Amino acid sequence: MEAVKSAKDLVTTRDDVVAGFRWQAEEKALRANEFSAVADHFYYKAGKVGEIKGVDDIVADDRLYRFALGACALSAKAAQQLGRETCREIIGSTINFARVAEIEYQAELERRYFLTCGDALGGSMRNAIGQRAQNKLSDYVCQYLSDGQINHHVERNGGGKITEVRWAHRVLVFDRKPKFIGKNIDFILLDAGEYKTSLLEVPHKLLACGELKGGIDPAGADEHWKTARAALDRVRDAFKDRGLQSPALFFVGAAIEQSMAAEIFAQLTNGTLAAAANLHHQGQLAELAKILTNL
Amino acid sequence: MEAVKSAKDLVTTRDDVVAGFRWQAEEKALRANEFSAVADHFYYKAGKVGEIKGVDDIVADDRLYRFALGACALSAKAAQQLGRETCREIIGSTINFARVAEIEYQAELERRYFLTCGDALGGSMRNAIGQRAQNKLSDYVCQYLSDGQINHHVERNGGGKITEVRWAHRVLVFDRKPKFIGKNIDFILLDAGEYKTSLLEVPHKLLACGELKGGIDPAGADEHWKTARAALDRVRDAFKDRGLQSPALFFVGAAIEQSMAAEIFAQLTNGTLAAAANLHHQGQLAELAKILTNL
DNA sequence: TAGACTCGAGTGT
DNA sequence: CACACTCGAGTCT
Repeated sequence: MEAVKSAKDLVTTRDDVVAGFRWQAEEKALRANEFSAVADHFYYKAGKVGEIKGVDDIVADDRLYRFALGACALSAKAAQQLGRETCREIIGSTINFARVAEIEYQAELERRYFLTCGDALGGSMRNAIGQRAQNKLSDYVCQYLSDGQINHHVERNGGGKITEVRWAHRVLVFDRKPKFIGKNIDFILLDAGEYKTSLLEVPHKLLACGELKGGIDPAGADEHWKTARAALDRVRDAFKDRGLQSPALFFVGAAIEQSMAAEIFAQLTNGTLAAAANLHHQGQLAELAKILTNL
Repeated sequence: MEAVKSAKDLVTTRDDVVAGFRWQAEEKALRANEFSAVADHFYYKAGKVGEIKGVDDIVADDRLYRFALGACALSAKAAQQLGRETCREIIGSTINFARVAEIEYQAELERRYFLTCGDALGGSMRNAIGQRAQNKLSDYVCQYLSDGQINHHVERNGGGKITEVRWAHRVLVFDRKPKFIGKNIDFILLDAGEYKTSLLEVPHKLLACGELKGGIDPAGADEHWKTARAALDRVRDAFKDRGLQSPALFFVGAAIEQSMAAEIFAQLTNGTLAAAANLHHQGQLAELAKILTNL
């Protein structure tokens, strides 16, 4: 690749790491208010004498219920596993209803509620980070198509996330799992006019498979690369098992450290990977888009 | 194995899942107060007019600094990556010092601080969950040795965590990484009177290698089993590459789902795994301890 | 609907 | 210090 002349070209710069963590902090700050309404509602109710006398009053009010779950350190995941009855019981034995009118106790419950929300916010952010990376990549592809005056259509799911980009006789789909591979692939380029689930099971329709890792944390970089590499190996094996040639394989990462950069570069050189790019490197992304659209 | 007559015997019961999430909630609640001192200190300082006029006043006071980082949605990990200077700058541009004396603004900052702490608490909990599983397993081995009146010694690190159990001419060590395998192994049984780092590089001294997954979340079960399986495969390959026979391989998991149970059982049946146990199943643990100590 | 994804929160070497 | 561990917080298929 022109934009990757050596392993070093792939390595994420300190500035990009800093920018990534900065964005995360900003985005978290923006989302921080989402949880306040529930807490405020609790204060409102707790301030009116007799409104919260026992578990029943909490279970009957969705916002109070969510507040109480958080105050009891129960995540949505935990609450789902425990079931409504067990949650009710835990709330009953954890919240001291005799003290609900006390300002100090209210503050304590509030703090516990926000602690739980913080973990939830962290979880949402991890998804958002992955999503943002996917958007960045799909936007690049669309941009590339627009620049080349190639007509294309974008499909989005309910949440506005791009699930599919269509052009000419090509469909790029995200997060699909061909059964014959048995692994979820971050993006797949299909040789087809439109997407159908069944296409995923026709090996020769898969022109390319790619893994995208959007995390910026250097501590996770190597681990995520290993996972990606294993996933791509799995693709290659699935094709080999059927006596077919492997499709073009891609890797895009936001956090690329020195040691993994060497491995990626080696795979680029020996043709195992058709293209690789650092998500923060425009030139590399552009070249990847070019290779992808020329398949 | 006597205690594992079918795949179903390995599957984690709903009760164990519930108990696991309950424990997590209780443990989180116990740790919830750790963060209050810093917040209280902020209130104390913010309450005294003129004590917090700008960034300098915050950076100079460690507790205020930690509070401010949290209020700016910066985790310890992020703060480390950004560096002190950038953090200082972010604090300066995020905190509105003109409003620090306002009760409402103080409450808003407090909420943000606790959100960040919640994510931190979640991270600590994940480590604690893994630690607890390791304790449970090592306690079990010690118990088994005691029951058999086998003299043994336990070594602990600074934090009280068991790092090593010694008996007869055997040493069981936790979380070590033999360079010739290149992977961290959760527990390794060595044929030796005492532990030395160099022993890890002598393949025939490794009598057994085991992976332990302590998480209770069903959603993570399969993923963690895959990681464990890959790690054990890596061990087998490292021995095979040297023309040596693989040591006995073990798997212990707290969350075992139907589909992975079938895979584990198949590996038990064909001898790939020497033993496997559900961490919550005493009989299976006992048998695993027996197999381990009889090697 | 169960299962497998997103990724970084802390911790240890 | 760089890296590789712990695992579950949401989310999508």
